[in-house]
Amino acid sequence: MARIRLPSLDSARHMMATGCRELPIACHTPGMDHSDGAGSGPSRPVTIYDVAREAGVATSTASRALSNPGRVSERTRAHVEEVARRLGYRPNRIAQALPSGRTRMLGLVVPDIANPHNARLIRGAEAQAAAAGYTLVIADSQEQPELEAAHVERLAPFVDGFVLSSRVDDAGLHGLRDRRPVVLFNRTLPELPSVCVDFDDSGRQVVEHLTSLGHRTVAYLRGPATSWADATRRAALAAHCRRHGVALTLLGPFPPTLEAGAAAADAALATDATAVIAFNDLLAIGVLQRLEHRGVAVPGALSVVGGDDIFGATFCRPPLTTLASPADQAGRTLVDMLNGRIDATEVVLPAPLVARDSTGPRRS
Amino acid sequence: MARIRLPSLDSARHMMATGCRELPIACHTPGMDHSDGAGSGPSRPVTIYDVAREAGVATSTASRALSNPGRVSERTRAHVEEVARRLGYRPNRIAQALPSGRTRMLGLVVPDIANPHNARLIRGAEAQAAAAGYTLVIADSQEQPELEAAHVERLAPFVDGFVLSSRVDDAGLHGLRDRRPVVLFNRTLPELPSVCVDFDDSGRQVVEHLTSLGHRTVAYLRGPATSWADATRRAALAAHCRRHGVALTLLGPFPPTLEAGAAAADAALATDATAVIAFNDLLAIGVLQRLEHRGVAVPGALSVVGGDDIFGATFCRPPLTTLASPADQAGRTLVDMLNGRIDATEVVLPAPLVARDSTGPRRS
DNA sequence: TTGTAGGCGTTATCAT
DNA sequence: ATGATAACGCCTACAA
Repeated sequence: MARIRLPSLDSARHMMATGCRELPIACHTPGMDHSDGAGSGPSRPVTIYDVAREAGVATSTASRALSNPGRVSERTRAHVEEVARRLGYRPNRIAQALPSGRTRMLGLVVPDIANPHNARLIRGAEAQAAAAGYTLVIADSQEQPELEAAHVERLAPFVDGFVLSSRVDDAGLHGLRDRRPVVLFNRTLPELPSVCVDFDDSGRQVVEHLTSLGHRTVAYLRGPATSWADATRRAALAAHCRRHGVALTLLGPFPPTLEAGAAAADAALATDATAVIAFNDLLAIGVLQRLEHRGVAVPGALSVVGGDDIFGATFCRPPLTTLASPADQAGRTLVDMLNGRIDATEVVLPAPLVARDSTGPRRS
Repeated sequence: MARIRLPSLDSARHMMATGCRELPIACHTPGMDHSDGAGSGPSRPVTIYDVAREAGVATSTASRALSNPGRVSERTRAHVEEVARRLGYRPNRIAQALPSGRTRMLGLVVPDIANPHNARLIRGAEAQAAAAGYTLVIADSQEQPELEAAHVERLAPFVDGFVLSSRVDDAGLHGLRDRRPVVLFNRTLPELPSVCVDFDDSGRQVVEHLTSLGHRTVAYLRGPATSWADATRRAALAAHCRRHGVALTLLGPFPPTLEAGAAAADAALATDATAVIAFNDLLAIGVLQRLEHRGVAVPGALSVVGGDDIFGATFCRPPLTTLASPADQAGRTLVDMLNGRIDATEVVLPAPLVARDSTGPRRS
């Protein structure tokens, strides 16, 4: 009950607590309230019945006055509204949702909430959801398709639709599709609306940037095998490399994390590539760290390109050449598509190259 | 309807779309289904009535069999369960929540979802919530108390309780308190359970670290004026500086962002401090960038200390001396407190100093 | 324009 | 052990 000082607990230890699933939330203001005092402190939430009674109308009239004005006389509407305000009436959203089946909540699942790139997606989506009167529920699948599926499963009963930056396979998505409306980020699937970065054009920009610097052998450091974006990016790079007579080596897949950068860098150094393109900035920055550790000059000995221009890309060493992924706009657009404000099935957003200092003329 | 290529839209332009709030979610599988076909494709979700009818028992029995086994014969339980599985029955969580008022959802509001520090808090909280069978709803208040209040307002009807990393004033929190159970991160308030970093001890560590390097004049770069953590950290630093005969200058408040680092660095350089302590790492890294830009050697001319050891603290230049804030453990503990698994009102977690290269001997 | 009544899917309370 | 029934709070035909 009193002040407690805890030593650092590791996750495993913490989770040891039994999986007891029935732990009632601590109750607030338990019992013992003034029963029917003067006027100020109602312990039970005021319902539409209270409003109707107080206003001297039927519940249906009260309901209409509040949620369907226009089907009720102006006088009644004003009166009911006044009473509702005075009583502090707040509609029970759960009860509202029961008959209609709509909660005005939207689910957004991202593979890694710690990736700043996704933070931008979230910001955009949340802003647009709020503007449309929806509440956004965010979940983190930690790059695990199973966890993503679990989240979707748990959220589905509550939300009106999903925005997914998904690692689940096509079949899984199709299965979900006829439970709830779904829109996809950086993934296409027949019948499902999506917003994708223009991987083809950004691939072109990267390859042209590198060739203009004289590079002729390039390595691509793959992201997760479950990532559609990775497959698409890879294909685009391959096509443009072929067109420009550039030799492309595929390495990986690697987890899209800082830590994986070490292995990725080592793999790249084992090839004769003079430039590497990483799946995303997290991986690219990890590569940078490893290269410095191994004494490899960037861009002197090796040029490095990232993928999404996240927080950190400007202050890592050297600042990272990357692609300005419009995640925030993607978030807004996805939500708009979900609620029908934008009627399109495949939106493609440009991701312009941002040349910083991690790429330079081929030297070797 | 077809493939669309969009130019980059700025946020303002995007938001220009009218604030029309009534945009129905695109319907899926609308109407016209086989009415009572053979066996496989039910369009309407199967209810407990369907299960009961199919199993030849009363709905109450079916309900008990599924959610209250033990109050029903083993034979019945098995049978009902089998039928439910066969029919693909999934309880309607909304309907479950209506009588009980409990949704098994928890709200978590953070001031800045793009701050990696909060990502760790979210991870911890989500893990523990999932383990207890709860779903975590995450929202981003973008350092705006009003937006936080709005989120809480919108979430309150749906969630069983809140974890708040709050910027709202005490009165606001007290008001919320008797609507839903609340636990606080890095903030204390009478009557409200909380988990806080040990600001006093971490302040001591920082001050002792700096004095051991010979520093006698230090500046503290404040965070948001609405941050309890900032006030507490500041007070702790002041106390320990006094004890060690160190002169402390307070600067700010500053927004806890990379961008604000420039102004903060300039302010610090205008003093005679040989070391600066920043509210958090975001600000500290921004300071580092500015100092480099202005040609000030770190730690040669100025030592810099951060606050929470975020992503980026290891690869900024130079790597940042900071405090290892146990945000993930805090997240787990907060959720445990919310659902009563931990019975404490004030938990204090240590944040050990991590000495990297941004601090060094006083030179000037 | 307004009132009456039924239903949304569950769980809990009472009988049986 | 099981069955009937009444809530939960709101919405919406339908009737007046």
